[in-house]
Amino acid sequence: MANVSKFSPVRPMTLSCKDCSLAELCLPRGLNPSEFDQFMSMVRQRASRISGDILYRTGDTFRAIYAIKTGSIKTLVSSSDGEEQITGFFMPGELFGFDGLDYGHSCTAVALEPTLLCELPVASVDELAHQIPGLRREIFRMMSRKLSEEQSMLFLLGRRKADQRLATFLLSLSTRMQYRGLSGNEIRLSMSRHDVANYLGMASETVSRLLSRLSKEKVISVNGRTVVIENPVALRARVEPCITPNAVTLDAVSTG
Amino acid sequence: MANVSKFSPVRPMTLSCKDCSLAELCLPRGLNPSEFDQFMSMVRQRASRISGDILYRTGDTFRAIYAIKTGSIKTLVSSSDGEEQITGFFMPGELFGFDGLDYGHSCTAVALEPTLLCELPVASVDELAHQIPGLRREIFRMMSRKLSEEQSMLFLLGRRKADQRLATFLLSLSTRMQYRGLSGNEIRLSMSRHDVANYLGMASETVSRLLSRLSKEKVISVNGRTVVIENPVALRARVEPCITPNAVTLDAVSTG
DNA sequence: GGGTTATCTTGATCTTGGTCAGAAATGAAA
DNA sequence: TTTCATTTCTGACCAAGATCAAGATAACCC
Repeated sequence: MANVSKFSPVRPMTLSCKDCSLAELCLPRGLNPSEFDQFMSMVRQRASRISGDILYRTGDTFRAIYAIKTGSIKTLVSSSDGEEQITGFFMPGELFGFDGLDYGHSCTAVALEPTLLCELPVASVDELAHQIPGLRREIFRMMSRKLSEEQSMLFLLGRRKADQRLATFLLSLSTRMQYRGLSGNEIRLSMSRHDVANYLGMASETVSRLLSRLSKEKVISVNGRTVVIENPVALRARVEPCITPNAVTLDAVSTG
Repeated sequence: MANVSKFSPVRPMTLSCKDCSLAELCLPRGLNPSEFDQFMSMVRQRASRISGDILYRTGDTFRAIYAIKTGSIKTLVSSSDGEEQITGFFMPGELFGFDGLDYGHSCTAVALEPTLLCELPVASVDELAHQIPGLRREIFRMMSRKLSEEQSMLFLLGRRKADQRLATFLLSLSTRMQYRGLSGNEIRLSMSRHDVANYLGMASETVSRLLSRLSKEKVISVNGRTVVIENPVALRARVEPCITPNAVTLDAVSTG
């Protein structure tokens, strides 16, 4: 209801795929130079200046697949009585929007901070999927991976206690930073405690308490929305208290 | 560990797509006659005689997309400490196996009863996706739908109480039977209480108690694994206690 | 700056649903 | 049939975590 402001087109593009440091994580990875050029010519950019901007809503017709260049996005589904469940957080180099190909988007995508996106318009998805077999397979693989990631999330919500869920979440953010070449020890949360709690199926008070506890136990240190992982081994040990020799990496948790 | 028996190939096929009553729910819907023939020539069948047969396991390389002809399947993910989370139940006319296209299957698929499957082998998926634009779009749409369904499941696990989850589950099964042209009032559960509980993130005792309660309240009647929905309106009212004029249909819940 | 609002933390209860234990029902095997 | 095993149901108890209620911090705006 509140927010009507939307993401605006950016033209000319601030950066081509050729110079993008995230290209290796993105759709065109593995394409040959001519395919890469063809792909690149289809890509557009879109930006929001402020947090809370809405990229698309539940029910909107599918217009594009998105990749995050800078900033971050949350996706959420809501019920008719207005309750919301966050289904994913997306960081630079990550793709989302694949849920819209059937009958329009099943979730709403909202900026968590000023965010710059690259988009591959729907017509191009179909056209390029036809013309570039490597890209078609990459899209299939990416959607398949999203399904697998959501299954990990179902496991997390269905079988894990609150403290394990939070530990897994922090480790997931850390791993995803490492994919981008960052150390992953210092995590800047772009979302509120309330959002974290919602995503993990718990109350925000519980998130606060668990963060405080981990902090007291010297596993992490917390300063506002900055979390430093002080003892990664101990944090990993929280995820699977029983066994845990070389624990889980719940990669990019969730859908899009 | 226990079960080593596997699904076996069925040849000649017991029924061609042309005569299949479920064709309208399946991948080839919307293809023209020549495309339909081309599709059909690629399809194989596979069957298990008993419950517990394993179709594929986590880590197995992707070999095919599957559709259920008769019987039913559950898919589950497990952690290194052996805990399992059921991520989906699949009934006749439903498709699954899309999670394997990235780095092999992320879940294990197990027969819940004697089951006959149709399969589209991996090579055919790629080849037909290239040759038949309509089929390529249908596969994209189907995967996209699976993502949306999993998001509904995330909502259910994250935001709903146990009784709402069970009510939603029963309604989902009912809806899916209606897709197949059945009345959907009498549900024959092919899975144990334990499986239902696991899928819905609760204890099997809770499932028993909730079924007893709904039964006592004349909303359903329970006889072993047969559940009859006596009062659909009342059951739907459980899902969203607050509003509920024309409630939810959480279609084919989950992935594959 | 000072006032206002939103976010976060912490404490005190209360409830849901998990766990444990055993009985009843169902089904399979001898 | 009788026996044995598995599944399901029910009760008693308990704990994880939700909810309610203040404060404490931090962010925001004249």
